[in-house]
Amino acid sequence: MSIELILADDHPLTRAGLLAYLAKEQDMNVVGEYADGESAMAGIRELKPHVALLDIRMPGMDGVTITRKIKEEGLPVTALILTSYDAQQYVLSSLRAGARGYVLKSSSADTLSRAIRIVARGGLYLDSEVASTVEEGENISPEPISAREREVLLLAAKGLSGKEIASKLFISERTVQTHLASIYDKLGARNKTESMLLALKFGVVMLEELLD
Amino acid sequence: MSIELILADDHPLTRAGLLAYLAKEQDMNVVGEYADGESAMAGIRELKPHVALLDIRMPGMDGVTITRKIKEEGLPVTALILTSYDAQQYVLSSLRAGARGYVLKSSSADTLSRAIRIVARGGLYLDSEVASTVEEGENISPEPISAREREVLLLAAKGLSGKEIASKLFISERTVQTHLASIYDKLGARNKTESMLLALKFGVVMLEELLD
DNA sequence: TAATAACTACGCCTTACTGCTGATGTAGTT
DNA sequence: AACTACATCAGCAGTAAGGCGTAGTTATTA
Repeated sequence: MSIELILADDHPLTRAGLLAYLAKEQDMNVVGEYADGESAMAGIRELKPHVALLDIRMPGMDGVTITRKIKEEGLPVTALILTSYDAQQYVLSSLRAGARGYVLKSSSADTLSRAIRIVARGGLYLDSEVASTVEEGENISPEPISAREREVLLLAAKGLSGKEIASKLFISERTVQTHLASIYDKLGARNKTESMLLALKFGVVMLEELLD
Repeated sequence: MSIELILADDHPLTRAGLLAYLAKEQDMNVVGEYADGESAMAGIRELKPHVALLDIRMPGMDGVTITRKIKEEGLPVTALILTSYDAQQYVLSSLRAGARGYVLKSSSADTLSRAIRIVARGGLYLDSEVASTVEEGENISPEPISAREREVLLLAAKGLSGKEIASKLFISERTVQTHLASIYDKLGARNKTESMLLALKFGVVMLEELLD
């Protein structure tokens, strides 16, 4: 018996790649292809495929929401998330919504086929890179930066001098330097520039915040 | 005459999609396929394809660095950036590095083919979604940074002191300061931290280069 | 060949920054 | 009440950074 699939991804390029992947598999059959969330949901309701390959970011409705709706409506469709994001929050929310698998787009054709077969027969598939990324993510996070320190860090990262930061925050230059010392200690930096770099690396600040 | 292409993208899925796209085109021929920056660079040196389709994010070496190296080595290869990021700093740094085109992965097969043909005959192709970004950024683009200055800037942006930079580049500390002074002048910065920020903003350096 | 630009280097002077140590008040927690 | 974290301020010593001026060497280019 052939596994019926639908694809939902807003990138035509990705869909073409998936079709090229799956064309080689004898036991799989792509019965629908969608570029946005709404039409994918409609296709799922109508065609009731065995497995739905869903991207997380899509116009209209994201893959996690589709997964949740599948569960709510009691449809006999298994959701398999296929995305390029390996961030922890996506993985967790996908699984909580009822997805049976999480595969990265960096996977090989074999990995994808195996994942599809596993979830099609009721199993659970998680990309190995996802688990390790989550574990690593815990280790690299620095000591928490206090709110005041973060204010100082933001201004320092914009290139302001200690004196300028002090006058902006209405505190003495000494205090600014004390805050900076704490920041260096927490991030493992040795000066303003390195603390800015490490703050970007650790996600303490975002580049967009600095580029106003 | 057929256009010779190489693909560099660490996602097998994307490469499969590109191959499926380009298989339909009679005047294009994919002569090489690479999953990381180093092998892509080696392939470019050896095969000298007409056009190199480069992803920005890759293990080893990113697409912008490859583009820069192509220019530095004077290779007769046209770089076409193909990526999912439409952020200003990526677009600007790509073009500044010498790329002749910037196409988003959300583009259709036709768009990609057109872009390839345009850059292959010496033209410049910018995805319509990123074109506005470039125009806005064009006004604020700084004077070009020399290669040596860029070396100094990279090390400074990582938080190294003038003395450390000097010993790394085998020049005197005074020379480092002279280079930094030129960099500040060109970018409109007042110190290392601000020059790092502006360099990121203007696409002179990429955050990925700093986060080894 | 002349001009231009890049890279290199030095001195002097001033300001900015960083490390180290210590201290006070406030707020929240145990 | 004692403890902890945070924010604030300070002195002192040493290091780093930046402004200004000048200038020789190489490489490219007009």
